[in-house]
Amino acid sequence: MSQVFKALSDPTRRRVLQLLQKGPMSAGALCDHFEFSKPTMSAHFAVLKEADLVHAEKTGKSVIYHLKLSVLEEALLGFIHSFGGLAEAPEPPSKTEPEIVR
Amino acid sequence: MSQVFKALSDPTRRRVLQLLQKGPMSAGALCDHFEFSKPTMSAHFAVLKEADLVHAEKTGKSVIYHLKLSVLEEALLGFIHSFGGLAEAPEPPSKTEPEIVR
DNA sequence: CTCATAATTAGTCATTTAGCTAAATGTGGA
DNA sequence: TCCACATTTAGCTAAATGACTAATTATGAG
Repeated sequence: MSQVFKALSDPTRRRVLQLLQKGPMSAGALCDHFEFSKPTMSAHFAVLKEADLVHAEKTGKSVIYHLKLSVLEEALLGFIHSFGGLAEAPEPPSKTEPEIVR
Repeated sequence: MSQVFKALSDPTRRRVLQLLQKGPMSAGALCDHFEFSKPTMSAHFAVLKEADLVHAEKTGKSVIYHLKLSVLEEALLGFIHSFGGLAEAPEPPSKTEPEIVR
């Protein structure tokens, strides 16, 4: 979970995820959306891979990155859930309910 | 937003937030839940303050930290929303809701 | 006023991060 | 085979992070 939040803490990486949200994209195509060098972008991709937020599919000369939406969901919604659901709490927390504080 | 995610990327800080979820707590009381030195914890508090996730209220010798739940909500739900709602889009926080942000 | 307590600041250190250029790797096409 | 393209790795630097101890500030109690 820490790695997911760490990955999300950089605006470039958040933007990469948003681009991938529209569909899989090659490393080069992703790079075209930014002004950083390709090695710098490659390092950002590696952080996203490390957090398991993307999947890299190698096809020919290119590497196609895919967003792993379910991992993002699980991390964010899981964290939100540990806060009693935050805004969207479907059930009002009972006062006697045991609180799991990990 | 980057600062919120950065703050959340450390497990100690996430745990601090969860402790504060149960109610305001002094710096010292928070420290008692961890084995780190007080200055180290103070630095973590500073990161949370910087991200605007907590409010520090000075009362006498103590400093009482309060969770700013609405900021956490806005960052997480706002980001989730930018992803088309992910799993299930919760209601966006109403602008007219009287939110007490301390 | 003086002392003890609560918390932060100052200063240090090792590690990580984010950026770069240059070099290496791998793959498809001529 | 050889070349060009796509991407990553290697190696570097500057800045940020997270931890510590020691020192400082601020406040309430005696």
